Amino acid sequence: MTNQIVGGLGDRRHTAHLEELLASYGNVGSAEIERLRSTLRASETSHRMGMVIDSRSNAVGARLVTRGWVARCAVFPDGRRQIVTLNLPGDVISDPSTGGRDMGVWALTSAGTVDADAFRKFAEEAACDGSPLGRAWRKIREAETLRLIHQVIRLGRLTAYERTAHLFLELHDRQLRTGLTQASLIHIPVTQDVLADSLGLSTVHMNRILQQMRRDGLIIYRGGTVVLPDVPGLEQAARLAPA
Amino acid sequence: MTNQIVGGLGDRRHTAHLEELLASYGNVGSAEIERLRSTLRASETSHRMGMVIDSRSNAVGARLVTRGWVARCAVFPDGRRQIVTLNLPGDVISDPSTGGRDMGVWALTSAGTVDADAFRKFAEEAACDGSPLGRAWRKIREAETLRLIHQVIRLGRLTAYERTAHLFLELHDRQLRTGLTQASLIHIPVTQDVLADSLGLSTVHMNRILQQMRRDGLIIYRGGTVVLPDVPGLEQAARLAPA
DNA sequence: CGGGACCTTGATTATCTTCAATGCTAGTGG
DNA sequence: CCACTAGCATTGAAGATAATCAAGGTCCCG
Repeated sequence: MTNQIVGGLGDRRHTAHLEELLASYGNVGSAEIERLRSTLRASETSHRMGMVIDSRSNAVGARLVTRGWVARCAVFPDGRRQIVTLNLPGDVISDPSTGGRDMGVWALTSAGTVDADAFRKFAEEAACDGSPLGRAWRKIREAETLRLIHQVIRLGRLTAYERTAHLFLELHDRQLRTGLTQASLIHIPVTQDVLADSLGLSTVHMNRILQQMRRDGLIIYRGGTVVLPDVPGLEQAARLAPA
Repeated sequence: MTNQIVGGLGDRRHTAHLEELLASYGNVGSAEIERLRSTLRASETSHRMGMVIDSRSNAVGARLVTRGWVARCAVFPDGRRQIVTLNLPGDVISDPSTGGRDMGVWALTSAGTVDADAFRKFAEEAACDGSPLGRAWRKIREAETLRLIHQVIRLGRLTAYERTAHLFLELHDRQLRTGLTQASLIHIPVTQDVLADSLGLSTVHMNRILQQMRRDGLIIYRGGTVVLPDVPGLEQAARLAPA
């Protein structure tokens, strides 16, 4: 098993990114924030790179990503792999067991998650009531669906170059929202393999595309940190029509 | 404008496919069915092939597809088109305006829809309460998400041949659920162009793949009706691992 | 210093697109 | 009834994009 309990009681660091995300979608009251924190005081589970949650074995509930990158991923018998969604700190994976027996949620880096079942229940009740937190929660869920739609568009009708630019812009936007980065910067703590599996490309081709983007002055890619010196150019490269 | 009001009062035919769909996900009581019908007694809007709902102009609410095929679709300035989701009779398009300015919901054939805003509200309240209808509604929404996930997998990691087989199986399953077809049969009232835009392929290639599937005895494709003489073979061709 | 993980490069091949043309069928109007 | 047309299916040839195969190269870590 790659899982291992390490945390003590959850502290603010566990929920910081989620709180920023909620705040970016509306003014959530401090009472609700306090309630939110109390539902997330579970111990953090630490995951080494590899499988986190398998829809077959441990049927777990919602989990909040607190640290590292995680992905919903389909694996074929012949070894092909498709990353369906990337999940960053602040993301709540509402139903990890969604999908068939060959889908699961994986840790792409060393990562941490906490049980978010109670929070999910709380947020969904809030959504039924229409409180500020409920509205923000709804918007987060809508944004998740929109990301899936964008993933379809990337894979269906964008070239490798366009796909890459489009994904980088999405990651940049998400990391800004959750306070994981600052302007013109993305943190990508995963190998090019992982990007390739998200964008439906081979590793070799992914590598060549990244080099081309470097030559074109759209990215400075070095050691997990990507600088975006020309965001407008990147947006143009992503054919940011259906944004 | 391609839209045009024609219907009289909604009758059972409008909701038949939705009712079958709900029934396939749980035992919904007759009282709730009655309530459902009353929320859907709006006049049917008839759509000629072309645009139905544009996220720019008419910001409409949820709509139930009663007749024909409809699609959530992204269109690029250069003419590329990606169909994100196909919507068949019985489907409720919950938020047609989701997506950027270049996304919209189109009628792929002559089609009919009715306003489903009241129904949506009713179903979501039911989901909050946890009534049978609410549970069925949740399952339908989950199935929608799962279809998006499958679309990502198709486009990301399946070959053209596999994609086509996989989509046909999905359509078969959906049409069985909604009483739109019988075993070993799919009704596909759209041109090969449309299938190509859904599967991220060119029309020419789509045509060649269909011919190959015919030669392989997996489909008998003629005039909008597709016979599936060898469903197990089709499943194998679809690499039905991550189902 | 050795090993492993990751990145990079070149050569070859496969898949798919594009371009262009032809055939087919149903509907239309003379 | 028959050309005429439009939309769709089909075919061939050429070319682009991306995959695969195989080999180095770099960097970090023990």
